[in-house]
Amino acid sequence: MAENNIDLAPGFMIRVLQQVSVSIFHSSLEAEELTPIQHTILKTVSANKNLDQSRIAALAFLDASTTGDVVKRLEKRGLVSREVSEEDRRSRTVNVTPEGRKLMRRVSGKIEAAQKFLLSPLDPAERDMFLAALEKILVFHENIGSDEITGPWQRGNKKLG
Amino acid sequence: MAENNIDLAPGFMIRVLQQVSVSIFHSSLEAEELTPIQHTILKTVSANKNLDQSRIAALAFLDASTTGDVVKRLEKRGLVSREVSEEDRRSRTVNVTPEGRKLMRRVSGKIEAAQKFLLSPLDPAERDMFLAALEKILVFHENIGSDEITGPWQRGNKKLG
DNA sequence: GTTATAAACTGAGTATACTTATTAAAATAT
DNA sequence: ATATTTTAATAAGTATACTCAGTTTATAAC
Repeated sequence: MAENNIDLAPGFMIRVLQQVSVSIFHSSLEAEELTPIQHTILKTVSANKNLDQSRIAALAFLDASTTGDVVKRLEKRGLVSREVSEEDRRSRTVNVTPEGRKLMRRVSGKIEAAQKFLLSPLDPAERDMFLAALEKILVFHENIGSDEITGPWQRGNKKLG
Repeated sequence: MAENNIDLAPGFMIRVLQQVSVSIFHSSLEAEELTPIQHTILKTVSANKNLDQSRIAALAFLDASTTGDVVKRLEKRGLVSREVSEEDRRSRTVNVTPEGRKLMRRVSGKIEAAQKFLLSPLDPAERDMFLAALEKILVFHENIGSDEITGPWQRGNKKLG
């Protein structure tokens, strides 16, 4: 404690936890080139046919801009396809490619292992409480699990209660 | 649930929690222009005299590159000063300016309120368990509170156990 | 049927948060 | 005393994750 100024403020710890989580994600994937966000979007697109980008953004809890960038990268790598929608020419319909599915199959086990390792310092009871608390916070602040998806979340749309 | 694909995977929830945390931070500050990372560094520099950047990086749990960028921005705004160190001319000594202290005084209450609001969905017992679990995870993965500070954490330095 | 509004996306800009490579200075080894 | 290694900082590059402004297309109002 003499050596650092960690005040253990929630916001600080949450930021570091995210960094740790991403770090473990990357090492667990070893040679595979895939970021957590790319994985989330690939998974979302794999689970649902013909999503447009705004829909992906809502499901992945990202803004439209970030979503557009990430989908573009996935498209460039041949992991997803993108076409202008017939019914609504403003929107682009996104789908996984066979390559995308193959990649998802290769990484799914490794990602599960990463999640386990991340939470390994907690015993099963602690782990369940931790995840329940996490979910509770998100449900309160973001209506996760409800039909109301607003996004984005970076700045200015959270009012103090 | 029909509306979204939230699988409630830990990594996913942690990322969204971080987004919510940052969002609440920004709205709680209202007109004040300060990011969470800038606040962390400003706070670190306020609490310790004559830190060099690598030291700040260790204390704030950031890599040298990010720390350099953020300190540069703070310097540009006149919130910190930076000079080449006398004892070690490789390193730069950083200190808060009076403006920096003034800003810290203005925002400290608002930031406390933000932390409270973030965790408001939890009752006191839940809140304590949540923070204890959070700390436990970080201590295990990062030696927070110990003298061994390694950083950075983004990629590749976490081995699966 | 035209007009106003809203929605999907894009582009530019800012700020993390890392990576590798490079430079310079200090510490260590022999 | 010199050669090696380590350390502090920077530079360039990538990938989030937002902001706001703008374009195109669809929907709603009238």
